[in-house]
Amino acid sequence: MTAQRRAVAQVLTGNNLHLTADEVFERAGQVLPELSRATVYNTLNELTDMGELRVTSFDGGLTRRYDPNGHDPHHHLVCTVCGLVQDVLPEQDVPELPRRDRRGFELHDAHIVYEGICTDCRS
Amino acid sequence: MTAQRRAVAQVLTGNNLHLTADEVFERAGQVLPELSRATVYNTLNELTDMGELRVTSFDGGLTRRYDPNGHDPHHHLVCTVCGLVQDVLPEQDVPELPRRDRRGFELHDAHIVYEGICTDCRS
DNA sequence: AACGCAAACTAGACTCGGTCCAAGTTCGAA
DNA sequence: TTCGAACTTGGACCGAGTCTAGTTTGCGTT
Repeated sequence: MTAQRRAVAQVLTGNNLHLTADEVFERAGQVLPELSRATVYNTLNELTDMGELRVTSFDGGLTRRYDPNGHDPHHHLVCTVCGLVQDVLPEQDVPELPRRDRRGFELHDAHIVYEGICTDCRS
Repeated sequence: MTAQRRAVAQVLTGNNLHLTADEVFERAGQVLPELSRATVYNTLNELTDMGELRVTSFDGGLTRRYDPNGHDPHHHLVCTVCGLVQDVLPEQDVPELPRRDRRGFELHDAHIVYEGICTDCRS
């Protein structure tokens, strides 16, 4: 655990925002100015491989966003204008996919994407 | 409606595959070899704006995929290995998002993403 | 404390999907 | 037939992410 990784991890923990790599780079750079972009990407990929983060991209995204909650199942609330993503804790079960619709897939996960416009973008 | 647009539209209609722009370019190019990439992108964007197509991107994908079904609500079955996306017709209602979880969003759509591994990628 | 090595970091070149733009082409209305 | 608007083309450009070569860092060993 190096200073660089700690800086990246700190930026992500404790919120349910899904930041882009660039946002992480910017925020972590305020703590550790000589941090390089490559290290941010390396660290994000490692954390993702370890299962600590999840990669999301809605909105036909050309940029990835990193979900700090890699473990608990949850849904997503997405602003289709600005791309903001927030977590939603599940309260009901997600409808199961009928066997005939599975097309031979081995299913791992099912989550709901709620799309709309956030307050900031509406005003 | 020009020959180029017809070629692009033809590639997309009649299946429930979500092709990438490059795949569309390639397939449409077999019919109309002098077709340019820019035209493919222009046409895809226009069709999306018109509501005929929907842009999807799951799996933290950096490339967009175009869903030929722009009108009917439906869910998605995604292969997390190769990125293949297929439509699934809804049979049950999607659980509604409780008001207290909406955070001021104006909701437009809710759909389910089923993630797994397709038969090809498993073998 | 000094050494040596592996792991991690950096900067910059590179790739790739997508967009932009200036110039050329097509098509329909007058 | 002419004219203008809309469409298409190819190539330059942009931005997110990856790769790589060289440097720095941290740590176990002596």
